[in-house]
Amino acid sequence: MRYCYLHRSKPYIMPHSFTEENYLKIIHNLSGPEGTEVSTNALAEGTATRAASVTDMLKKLAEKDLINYKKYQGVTLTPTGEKLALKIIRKHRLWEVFLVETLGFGWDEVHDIAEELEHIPSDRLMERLAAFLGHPRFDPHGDPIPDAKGNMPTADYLKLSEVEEGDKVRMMGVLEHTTPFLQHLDRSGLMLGCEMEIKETNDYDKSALVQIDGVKTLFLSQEISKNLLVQRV
Amino acid sequence: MRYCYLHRSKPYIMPHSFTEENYLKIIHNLSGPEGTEVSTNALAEGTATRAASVTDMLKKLAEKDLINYKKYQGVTLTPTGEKLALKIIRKHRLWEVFLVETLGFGWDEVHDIAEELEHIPSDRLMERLAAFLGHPRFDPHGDPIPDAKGNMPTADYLKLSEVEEGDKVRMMGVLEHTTPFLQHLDRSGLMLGCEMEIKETNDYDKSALVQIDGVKTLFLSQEISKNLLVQRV
DNA sequence: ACTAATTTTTAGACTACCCTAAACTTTTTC
DNA sequence: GAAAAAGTTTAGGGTAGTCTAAAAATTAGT
Repeated sequence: MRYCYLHRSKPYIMPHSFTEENYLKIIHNLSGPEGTEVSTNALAEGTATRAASVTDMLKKLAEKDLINYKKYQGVTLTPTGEKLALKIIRKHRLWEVFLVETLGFGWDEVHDIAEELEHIPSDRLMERLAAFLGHPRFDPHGDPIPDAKGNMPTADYLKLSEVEEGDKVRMMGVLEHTTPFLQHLDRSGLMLGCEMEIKETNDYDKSALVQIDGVKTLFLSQEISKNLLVQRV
Repeated sequence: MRYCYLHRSKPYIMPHSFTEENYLKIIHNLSGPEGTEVSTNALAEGTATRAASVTDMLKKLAEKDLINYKKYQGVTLTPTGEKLALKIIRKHRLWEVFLVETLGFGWDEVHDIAEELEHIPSDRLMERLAAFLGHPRFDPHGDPIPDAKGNMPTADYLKLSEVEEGDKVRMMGVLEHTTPFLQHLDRSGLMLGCEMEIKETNDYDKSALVQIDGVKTLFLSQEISKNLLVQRV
């Protein structure tokens, strides 16, 4: 009730700083499933900083053996860096499940809050949270949640823009997480799990006419459909 | 699934830094219910930094009108600072309830994790969490949780060390939150809500013999009993 | 009340992270 | 296969928060 020691700099070992963790996560996200090199400029955009700042941080991360970095050649994660990145991503997505499933937030509201929560350092906390949530394998946007060892559940979804006329599919995820995009889907009545039948595709602008859950029909521009992940049913 | 913007320095308005929030919380805790002046040295101990660093930060907080600070005279919180401190404390205690009640942590394990979670900035998050937990008024250590407006639930508990022979009391809180202390209570079978009858007190060393829940009898040194909050039944 | 001990503040410096401007590499273009 | 454009790194500097050492103010002792 009285004392409140702070321990930040001294007693606790800060495993990796907020900033370092973000770099690792963003490198992971930008390097894609094949782990291709990420450019300094891409990272500058991803971290909302300037290229010069990125270079500084890359040196620091290379020093700590978290990334493979050769001047002018872009970066990739080392196995250690990859493991750490997956841990941050696991935490981010588990917190998103918590925010939506337990606290009742909309899927358009949780990204920024999870961005903060993902850096809370306790492993025991994450494992207890995962257990409480029933070890979910996908987050509210359909993104796979790595398990505690870093294994990503596989899910080979298609973009809706790649599906052909007449196909019936189920919506499984989104490739864009911004609030306006997700709110647009909400207003259109699109949500994870809904069924869609492609009634018509338009070769000229790649737009499509789809029927949702056998009821209402919707016109989808390619802007939208290329960001929707689906599975044939 | 792909992009992950960082927004820290620019797009978000960081309301108050992690460090500033901690100073406010610690000033609140050290200045007690009457809001008496807190000394630089006390803050240096509370923040695990040196007095010189504290002085720097106090100037900064005074500049922002969060504390009343006159050189060499100690500090008190301004109304704004007090409001902010209570908000941090509310968040800390709500997260502790969550960790114990929802995730099943022991009361001896949650302090350090809550110390991190208390700085997550979303108001909506806190209010949804409070609602999910059923708007608890006390945390797992018996500490009162301020409501969203900053009103502290009142509870005039006594220290067990102030209770007289023959009295029957119920344990309502603790004044010490360290892991070893709480684990010692666990091993002794003492927990919030248990009933105690003071069988014997020893004037010389202020120790006492108490019977727990009408069953086992326990010897308590003053070291322990002065940190236990109780209520007569 | 005056010296001694304690507490607090100032001065100067360090690290993490960020910046701008200039220099240097790589890629593109003709 | 240069020259221009694009991308990246170096150089030098800024802020937040911390430090040590020394100076100044307050409190305590006799």
